[in-house]
Amino acid sequence: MTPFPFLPDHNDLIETRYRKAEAMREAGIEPYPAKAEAGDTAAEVLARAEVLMESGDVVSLLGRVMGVRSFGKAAFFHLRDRTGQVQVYIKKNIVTEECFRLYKEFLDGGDLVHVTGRLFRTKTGELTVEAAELRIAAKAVRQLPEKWHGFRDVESRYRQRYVDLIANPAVAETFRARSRAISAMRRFLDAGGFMEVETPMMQAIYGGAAARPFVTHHNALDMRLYLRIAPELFLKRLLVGGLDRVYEINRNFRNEGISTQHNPEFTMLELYAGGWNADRMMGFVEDILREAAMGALGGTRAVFGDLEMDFADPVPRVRMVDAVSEALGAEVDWDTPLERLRELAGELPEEVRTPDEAIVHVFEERCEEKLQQPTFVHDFPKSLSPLAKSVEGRPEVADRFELYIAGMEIANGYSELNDPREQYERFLEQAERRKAGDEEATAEVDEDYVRALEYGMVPAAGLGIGVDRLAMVLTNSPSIRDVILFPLLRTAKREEHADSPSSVEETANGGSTG
RNA sequence: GCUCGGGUAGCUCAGCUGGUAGAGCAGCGGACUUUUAAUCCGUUGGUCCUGGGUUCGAGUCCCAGCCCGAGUACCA
Repeated sequence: MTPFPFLPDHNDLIETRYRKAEAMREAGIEPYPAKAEAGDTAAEVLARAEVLMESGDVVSLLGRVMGVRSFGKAAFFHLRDRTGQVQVYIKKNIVTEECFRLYKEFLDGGDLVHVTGRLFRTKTGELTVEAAELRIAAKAVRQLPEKWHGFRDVESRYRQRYVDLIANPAVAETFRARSRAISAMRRFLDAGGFMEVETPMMQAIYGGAAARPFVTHHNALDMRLYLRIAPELFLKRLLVGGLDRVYEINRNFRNEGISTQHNPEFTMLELYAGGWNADRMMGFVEDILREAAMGALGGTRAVFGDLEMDFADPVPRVRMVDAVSEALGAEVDWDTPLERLRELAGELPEEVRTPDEAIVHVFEERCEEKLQQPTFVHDFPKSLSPLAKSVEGRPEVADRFELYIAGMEIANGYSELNDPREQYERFLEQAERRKAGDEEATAEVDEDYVRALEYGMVPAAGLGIGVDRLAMVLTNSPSIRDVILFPLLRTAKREEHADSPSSVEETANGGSTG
């Protein structure tokens, strides 16, 4: 029996280090001291190295001990903080006896320490802090993965992202780049007069996209709620209210399969601009993506696998029917009869019942993956775009576009439908489709949204950018899980003492619809 | 959901036609005051994902299940 509670994966390596922490306490050293001193950063120290060596000023660093190389009466290690790392040299005849004892008896790789000392250059030329003082900042009782082969097991990397971030510096850089891309887009939007807003993620009626939702329940109100599949209908209510330059960067939730391009919760930048149309919005997409690339990469060129692209280049625009015509080797349009399309395509799945569906199907099957370089596809079937306005003079064509990069849909935008009567009809059609068994059609008509349109909504264009997929492209990450810090995984296997009370089960079951 | 691949020490991985479970690194003990995968000597460490089965004997073969990945399906 051990005197402390231990986790199920406790082992003797951890035991040894817990004992060490106890021994430190017995020696009068608190392994988890209350005081923390953020002094210099590694990056600053390296940047100011020449000045610091000249002046002999003492630097002060807080960070994690990496790669200890120890000798009898001296040692080197690297001290890593959020900005980088600096080598530290500790030598018996320089530091106090207590400090040397701390190193010799208690210090392990992975510990967080505070080091102060002067900067010098070793004979191999590396800038190094000669420790005058070494103090423990926080003891680590689990050892880090091996330095040479790293931490590769994908499942462990996702489940224990904290270890992944320490062990694989490229991973941390990916998330920094993602963050910089988002910051750059925010700056660009703010500078362009857009206002950031937050709209409900828990919605009584979900809409704005075609997807199955997650369902939850509010106890006090005894109310069924859906996690939003899109913020669109709320953002456009704001347009009615006169806030007609708005954006939101936040999570959407779609109860669908998981793949290298799909995570059940994902981040979307959605924005609306009064007085714009889809054409204007395409130009804006080019601008904001260039800003995102600049932020993430410091330049406009990006590499994704074998693909090289330059976000400074104008993005070509292709009509969907033209892309499909090329794929089929014959001119087709929205008014091409279904029979003719079936003939040209060879085979079409049973659920394809209209020319619109046939063209979209062929596009998805044969065209999407060929769109490697950034490309706008525009003019979508109106029937599959219930929130979009028609192209002038062509009521069957939606003034809508999607941006493809590396075969992935990265952005989607359109001129917003603001005719309340038409919108109501479209909603009713959706409800009919739902009744007919289309699980992705919106179940309930959002009457209040139609009411809002009845007050008059400024002509506007809207845009959604899949932030995770954009981050994939900018960071050359082949899976969406590489750009989401904590991607959804099945819960790790529970221990044998685990039992599930019925109340917990009820809650869990509320989220699944089959 | 389906197909394929994977799960062995803290980490990275070997383990053939079934025959007492291995390496490197880490850890632990020792030597070592400019190393950077430090070096040298010694050494501990295993629910081989789980549960059944076949067999004298299973990490290995069979069945069922769990988890991860890739592909596919789904995904205005």
